[in-house]
Amino acid sequence: MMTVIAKYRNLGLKLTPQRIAILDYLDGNKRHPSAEDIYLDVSKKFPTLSLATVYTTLGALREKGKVLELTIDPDKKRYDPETGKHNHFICILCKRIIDIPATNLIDFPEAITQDYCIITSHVEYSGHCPECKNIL
Amino acid sequence: MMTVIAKYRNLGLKLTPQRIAILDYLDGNKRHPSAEDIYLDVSKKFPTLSLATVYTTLGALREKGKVLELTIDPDKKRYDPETGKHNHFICILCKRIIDIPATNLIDFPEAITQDYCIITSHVEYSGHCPECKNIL
DNA sequence: GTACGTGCAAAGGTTTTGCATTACA
DNA sequence: TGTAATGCAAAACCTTTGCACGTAC
Repeated sequence: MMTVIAKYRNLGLKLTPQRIAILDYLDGNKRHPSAEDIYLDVSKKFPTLSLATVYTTLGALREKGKVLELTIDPDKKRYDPETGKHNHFICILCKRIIDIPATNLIDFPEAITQDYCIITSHVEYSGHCPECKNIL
Repeated sequence: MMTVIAKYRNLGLKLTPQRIAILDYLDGNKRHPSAEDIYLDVSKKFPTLSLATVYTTLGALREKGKVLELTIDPDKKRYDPETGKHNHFICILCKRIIDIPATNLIDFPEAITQDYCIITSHVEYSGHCPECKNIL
């Protein structure tokens, strides 16, 4: 098992204890946390942590391509340490975000691919997740 | 040509002059404006308009399914009066949002459609629009 | 040693809310 | 006439920024 220190060593980022704690929290995390989710959890073990540090660390990781900033939740940004190609489902009731595997998406008319430079594509699904569906 | 008054008459919304002006601005508008865009334009002809009125009108229209709230722009919400099925492209430089026709999207593993209740799906593309691509 | 990160507080931007007044239906 | 919308101001959030201090490299 690779430690986050080894994993993020050569990015040109200083690995402070705060950052290592944030990276530990994010590593393999499938919950798509908000900045505040990260802050609340990491500050349990690191009480001096500041929310501003969480934001700047997320910004630095995003610039290095190590985290995705998701805009699927209308209320706040959510973060995803899994940067491989996949899509997302958000439950409109509990706001859980769940990974959806990406199949071969061919949904872009060829006439458009000539004029545009497409850098990312992302499918966003919304509805009721299995838990909320059962309660309804 | 149908006036917006005829178009929105039977929604149970009071058609005040402010709302009619907002509806006129939105009708057929392909620019995916923000609340402030709407406010700035409509208040030219309606100087007493309040930004709060724009927000509450957009909220009422959204509840009636007459406008979509887009979260594709990380900076603010954008609104779309075209509620038929289509997708969006956002230019990461100029923030223009452009409609992309939806093809038959079959990108959801069947195992998942059984457990989830999918209400909406939306493909979000980002990159450089034709104008910005030419400048680069 | 130096450039970069931290933490605090304050500011910025977007969106919502409370409330008295106004006006549609 | 009664219910709902308006407009103003203030508040509520989320996120960013300035700055003095501290620390990884």
